[in-house]
Amino acid sequence: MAGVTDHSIETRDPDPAACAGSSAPDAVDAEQAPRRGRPRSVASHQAVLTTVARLLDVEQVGYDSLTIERIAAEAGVGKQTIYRWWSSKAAVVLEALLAGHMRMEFAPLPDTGDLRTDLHQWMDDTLELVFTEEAVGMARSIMQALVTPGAADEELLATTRFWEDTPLVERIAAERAAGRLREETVPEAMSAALTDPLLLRIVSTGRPGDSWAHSLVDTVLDSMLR
Amino acid sequence: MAGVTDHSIETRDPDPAACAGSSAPDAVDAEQAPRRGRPRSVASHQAVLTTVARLLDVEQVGYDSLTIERIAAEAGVGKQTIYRWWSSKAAVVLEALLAGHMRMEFAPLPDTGDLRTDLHQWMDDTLELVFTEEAVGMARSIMQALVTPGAADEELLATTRFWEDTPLVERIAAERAAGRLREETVPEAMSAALTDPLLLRIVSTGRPGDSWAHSLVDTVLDSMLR
Amino acid sequence: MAGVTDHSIETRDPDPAACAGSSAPDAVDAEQAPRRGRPRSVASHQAVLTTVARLLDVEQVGYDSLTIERIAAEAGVGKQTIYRWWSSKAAVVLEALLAGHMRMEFAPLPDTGDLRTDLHQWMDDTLELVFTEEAVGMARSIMQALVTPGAADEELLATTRFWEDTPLVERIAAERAAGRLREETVPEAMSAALTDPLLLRIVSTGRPGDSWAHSLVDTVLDSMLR
Amino acid sequence: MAGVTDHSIETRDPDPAACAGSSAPDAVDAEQAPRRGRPRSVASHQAVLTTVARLLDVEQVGYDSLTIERIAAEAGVGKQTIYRWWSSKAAVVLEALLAGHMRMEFAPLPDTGDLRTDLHQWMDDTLELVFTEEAVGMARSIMQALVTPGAADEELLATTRFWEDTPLVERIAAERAAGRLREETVPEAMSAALTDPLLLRIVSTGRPGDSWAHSLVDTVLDSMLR
DNA sequence: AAATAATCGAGACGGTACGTCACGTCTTTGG
DNA sequence: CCAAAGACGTGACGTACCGTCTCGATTATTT
Repeated sequence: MAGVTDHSIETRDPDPAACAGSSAPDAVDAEQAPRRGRPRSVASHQAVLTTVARLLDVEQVGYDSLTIERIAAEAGVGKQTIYRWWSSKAAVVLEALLAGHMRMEFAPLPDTGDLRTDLHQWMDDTLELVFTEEAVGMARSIMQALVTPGAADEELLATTRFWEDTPLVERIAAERAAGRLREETVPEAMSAALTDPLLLRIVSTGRPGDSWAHSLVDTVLDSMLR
Repeated sequence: MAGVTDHSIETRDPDPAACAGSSAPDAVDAEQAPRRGRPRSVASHQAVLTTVARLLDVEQVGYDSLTIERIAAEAGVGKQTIYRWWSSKAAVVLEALLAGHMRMEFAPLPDTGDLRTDLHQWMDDTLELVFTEEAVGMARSIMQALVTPGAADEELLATTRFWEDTPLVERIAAERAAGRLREETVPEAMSAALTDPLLLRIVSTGRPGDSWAHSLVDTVLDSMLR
Repeated sequence: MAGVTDHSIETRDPDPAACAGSSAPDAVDAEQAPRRGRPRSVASHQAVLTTVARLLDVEQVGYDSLTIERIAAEAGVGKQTIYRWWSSKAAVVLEALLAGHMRMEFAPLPDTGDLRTDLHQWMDDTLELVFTEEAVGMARSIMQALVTPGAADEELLATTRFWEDTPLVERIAAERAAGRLREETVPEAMSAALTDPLLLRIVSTGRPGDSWAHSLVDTVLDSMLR
Repeated sequence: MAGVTDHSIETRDPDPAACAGSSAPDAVDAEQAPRRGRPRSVASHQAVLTTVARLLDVEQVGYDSLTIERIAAEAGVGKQTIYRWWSSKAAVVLEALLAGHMRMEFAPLPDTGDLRTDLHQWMDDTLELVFTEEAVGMARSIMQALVTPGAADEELLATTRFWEDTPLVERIAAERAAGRLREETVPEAMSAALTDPLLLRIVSTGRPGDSWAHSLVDTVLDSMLR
């Protein structure tokens, strides 16, 4: 369900002043007014994000045990540098997630050509993959960051399609484009109906029964098919 | 979405020794051997739960600002008394929720006889009701408690059908029993497909678009109808 | 000039609520209202004072390097415990000084019966004793604490005769009582005229010349007027 | 007791490389090899000193609140510029004092021709002048700088007669030269016996009683011996 | 009735992390 | 090549809570 990726998403702006939680007032006009003084260290910025990802994923540090001091120490970075760029621990975790240093993902979606077969297989795979101690811990950490008030700034939430840019949404959209799904289908809603009930059970009540899970797949499928 | 109820659920065991998170070693033989010494104060127990509910709901105290010390002070209770009954802040919040001192609910489900009409109306009502600052804060607090590892003990999770005992599930089950839904329908899964995507947006990314929301209703409905 | 004494002055009130820097509002009526809760730990109180004395005197830690965190760590005490009893580092150092855990003293005053001989001998001894690196460091630490605004609370300064209860003052008072000094002599002023110029040179400009020093003794003993 | 003077003492070397605390390695060959590049800004040097004087005296900033960063900001100077010229905050304060930007002085010494009358008057005036909140704060700041180890470099201490070049010493020396004091009188010691006990009470225990103060004057003037 | 025992509110204890501040250094742009 | 600006790693600050541990007081059961 989660993993550390060393290559962050390339489309993200490497300009430090534009990152999440940045409180730089001149973030907008960073181009024409190339700030005085020593420039912000991109290396430190990256070190924090990769450290957070490593601690949460590899070291299996719980979200509450993931302290700012520990992040700073393990990243070889000053505490103040973290506070200069991010507003809270949750903001750091979210940016690490959104920048692609961590992934929160379900099983890969097979492609046999038949969506029903693929989704049932995906559900079985996901149930196995995702209810392990590591994956649950990781998912809980991400969820704790997401739930924290003020973690993600307005702009970031507006511009990022976190729940929407997933393989599942893309596949559903493709099926719809190919004319195999109803015109009224909204891929993002369909996807959410599948993944979100799963996600909530991961982070709270635990693994659901198989009949529950496959009923969920059928619910979504039978409406989408022409 | 949330509210303080003064009358707690009567079916819960008032015996202190059986409370969630209780670490009393003599919980088993509490009946036949009514321990010596001063008995635990049920009044203090209740005071803690109602105080937590009041702070979270009425006073709109954030989950992170809801400290054990503050609960103890406002409930007029010693800190040790809280630790004697619960293992963590999350456990207190969860028991306050499960004992009915707080509710986490969507809009009421109307009953015109037509499920599609009712669900679309319910969705509209819920979107209005639930994306207020108060409701979002409350939902986030509950979610933070739910997500906390070790908050809910095994026994509690097994015996409580938190997500399942809702008006929506009951209505769907009734419709199915009345023969207006497919036999294969699993009401809990259907309900989850509706509520969980909503819940996640409440606590994280914010209010979704109307087309997304009503597409969610149609997704679930079209599969359930015969 | 300075030394660690393990036996603190016995006349000091062992009641924690009455110590320097105490912010307990009920310090006055401590008798009739015997504070609720766990009583303050006299052991921790003592540990802090002896640790400060040890660090400054034995370990030769400079005043600026003597951090609250280090005191707490070496005394095996929580930082908050220090802040609960004292208002600042300077207040701790001052109480350690006034409680007798550290002494700030010059050479012992010999007693041959002849005051002039004794004072000149004392001056020679003191010059040797006091301008060592250790003694200077210690004196500077004490002076830095004394000079810090708000270090000593009003009450403590009023009740403690820090500069006045010294062997030198006592000797001068005795000589005056024996009729060997003028009636108008104020022993405290006479002592200050001898010790304070020395003290200032210890902590700032360094060892004065011998002629200066002995001229100081003669100034006090003889009339400067022809 | 203290005041800001805009015109610094002219006799001090305006050459930056010769300033107190300067760690410039090229201080020696500054004359013959007038280094390449932009010359060091004497304006910045002066701005630092006058800013320190203003903050301590006019703004009544405490010594501990007088940070290098604040000095730099208020002087419109880079932090590095301060570190290039001085080794520490104490060194800056001391140079501001010695360069005449701040003064630490007692009441002016009247001259009626009679030393005893003048000194008693001076003592009365000083007691009034010096135990105000502003004067005490200022004196404490200066004392904290003086007491700081390493603040004044060896050379500065050797060449500056800080305690000795005062009106009081000059007056005593004049009286001695006029034959109205004993030959053995050391003016610096006599002055110290008067001023240093006062100074210590200013910065630590507070205003002494009048009898103490005037006894001090008499001690120095008359013999204590019968 | 007296003794025993467990819990009560209260609050200090040793800790840990917080978020801020200042340190002294380093690295940029600009005169 | 110096100046300002300001970010850097470092580390102490004073505060807030944590979960634990005494206190005296209270309330029950057991002698």
